[in-house]
Amino acid sequence: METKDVVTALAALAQDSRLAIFRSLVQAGPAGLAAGRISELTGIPPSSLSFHLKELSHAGMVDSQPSGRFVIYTANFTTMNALLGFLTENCCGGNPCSPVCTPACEPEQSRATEKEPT
Amino acid sequence: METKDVVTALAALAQDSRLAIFRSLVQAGPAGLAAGRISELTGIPPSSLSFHLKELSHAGMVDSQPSGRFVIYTANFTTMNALLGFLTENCCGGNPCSPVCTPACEPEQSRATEKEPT
DNA sequence: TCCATTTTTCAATAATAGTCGAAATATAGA
DNA sequence: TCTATATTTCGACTATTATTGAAAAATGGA
Repeated sequence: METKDVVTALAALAQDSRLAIFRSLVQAGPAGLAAGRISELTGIPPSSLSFHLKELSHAGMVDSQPSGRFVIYTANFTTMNALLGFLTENCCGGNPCSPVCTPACEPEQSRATEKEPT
Repeated sequence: METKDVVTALAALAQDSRLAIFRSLVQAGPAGLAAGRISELTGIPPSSLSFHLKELSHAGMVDSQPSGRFVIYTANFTTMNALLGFLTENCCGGNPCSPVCTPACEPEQSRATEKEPT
């Protein structure tokens, strides 16, 4: 995943309405939700919702599929996993993330003396 | 981690300059980098850099520590992990989602899988 | 104190993002 | 075809974010 796409994906989720939309879709699972149902669940008016769904879609975070008069939206787990993979590598700096993922991150004063990992 | 904080953290990273800054700091490890060094590495002019560092700091993604005439910035791995935890739960919808951390992040023994009190 | 160095704040501007009612589009069924 | 339903687009507006030179603030050392 290129950083350009990462920024786009992050920006897609970095907004109250869109994060709520995405969470609804994740919770709904592979069956997804119709746009109107998302509007009901989140309280976002249809026109605003459409705007945000387009953002999410453009970022690859959701897919859509017409179904009769409805449009079913689903969370794109592949993109989400790619995003998490990128962030994890960034978080871990390419090293095994033991110093990161253990609760040993709190000492603030005495870690400037540690040497940089390879 | 509350969704408000998640949105703030995501927004902090959802920008070219800030993602570059954060990656530099992750790569630098716990020793961190002086502001001027970040400016050199990223090519971001000092005033812009200061703006973005403040954003990152406000989001809890970086910490700073004066050191003489320098200000040393470090990535806040705790926040980053909390963010990844939230996103992983969102991505997985409460189900196991092993493919996220497989490549480089294999824990050697026991990783503290901290749960938030929500 | 005075100076060089480092970083932040200020200020003005440019660019992008968010909101939502109303109109337009598309579809299914009668 | 006509109508009700579902969704998107349009348009006008507001709000937020990003950029950066110049000035200011803070520090260590001569």
